[in-house]
Amino acid sequence: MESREISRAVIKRLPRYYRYLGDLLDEKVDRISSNELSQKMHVTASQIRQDLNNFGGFGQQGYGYNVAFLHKEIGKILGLDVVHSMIIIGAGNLGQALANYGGFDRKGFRLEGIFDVNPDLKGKPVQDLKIQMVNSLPAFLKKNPVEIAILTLPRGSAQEMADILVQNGIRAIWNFAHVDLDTPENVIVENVHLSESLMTLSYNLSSRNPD
Amino acid sequence: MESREISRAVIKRLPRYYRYLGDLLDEKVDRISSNELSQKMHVTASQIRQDLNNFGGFGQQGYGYNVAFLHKEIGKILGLDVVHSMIIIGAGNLGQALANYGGFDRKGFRLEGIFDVNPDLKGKPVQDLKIQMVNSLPAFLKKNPVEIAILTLPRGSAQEMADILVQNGIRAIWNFAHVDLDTPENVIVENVHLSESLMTLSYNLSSRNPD
DNA sequence: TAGATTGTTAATCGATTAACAATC
DNA sequence: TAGATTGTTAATCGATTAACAATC
Repeated sequence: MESREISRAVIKRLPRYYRYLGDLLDEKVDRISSNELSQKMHVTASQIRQDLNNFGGFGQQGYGYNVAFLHKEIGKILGLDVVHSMIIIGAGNLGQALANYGGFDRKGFRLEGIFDVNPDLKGKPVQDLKIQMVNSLPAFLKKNPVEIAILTLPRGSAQEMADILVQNGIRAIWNFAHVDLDTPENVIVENVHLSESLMTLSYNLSSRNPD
Repeated sequence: MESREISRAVIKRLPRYYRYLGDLLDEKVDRISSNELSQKMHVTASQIRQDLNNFGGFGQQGYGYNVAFLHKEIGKILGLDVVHSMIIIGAGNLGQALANYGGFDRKGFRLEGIFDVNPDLKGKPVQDLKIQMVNSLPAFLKKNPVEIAILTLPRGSAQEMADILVQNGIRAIWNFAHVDLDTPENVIVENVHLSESLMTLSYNLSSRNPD
């Protein structure tokens, strides 16, 4: 779709712009300049303008940016204007917590199934779904093509499951398992390594010790 | 403690080194060169050597790095050699899921309490703890000094709670709420913005469309 | 029009990679 | 010793910031 390659650093900042613009929208703010926004977000105005101009000129000289318009445009860039189908693989604590979190649904991410290997969980209701067994996954995906798989599994079984998912047409994996998955180039993997995040916090706690 | 300032990019990579070294340790590998490790991790050997040398010379010319030693040293740098006390604020789906996750404990993060505002949850057992009311938090923290607070709250109440936590001596916040917290400079905030991670995935799904 | 603010080019800064002397 | 590989300096690359002409 895009011809130019946008740097990962820019992309990682887009959701934050989107959030601030959504807040401004709630506050009924019509327009904002890169300078005002930069003060709110604690980034440079220059960076905001550079970032946005990767995707086109959304502003107007002498005026700034129309909040509603910019919010909608960034939403489109992030693919939030279309519905994305998801399944959860691993109905443990985290898997069930994510399933029960309603927020994703509001942003256009629709949960279509939740799977586990544990037969004790078979049929257990989670939200408006029932936990299914992973051996029924291929048949399920044939009937219901799904874009995103959320992997909330122990690390030992994550790679094997990723292979199965890719074979069955999954195009993106939101990976919560503590491993780096090996997948074909056209499959998107977004990692959430919670323990690594906590270690980073721990580092700062130890090193920035003010004593 | 540290005099030189280490770049955030380097710090974010340390937990991943730590993980790979832990795996090598499990595989009974004694020594590894930066070149071998670089191939495993898909980074440059140069980056590994540069990163490690921010903290001192852990290797030996002609030999490489001793896996057990390097693993232990990085653990120390990350502050994993000491026990960190934590509380969870917000005993919703995510809060309870994190409480039930045993992995943090094994890495030296000890959960000492879990709190919520919802009176229906009062006394509910989670792991070996019982959910307490947030109004008892100041008294609790006076008796039990805690380093880290895990914020798993709706965004609306997160800032207010952060203020209370800081007032009562919390030194670090692991923030799962979808807001940027405003805290004093000496308080460490590590954000886990799950919805932003999912939006990044969504972006890649839309833009890298191979069709 | 004059003032404001963008879009964009140029300058700076920092992070990554390459190269190699030091040394085990 | 010769070979291997680090620690570290220098070169390159990319990202951020500054500056300003374009323009609403």
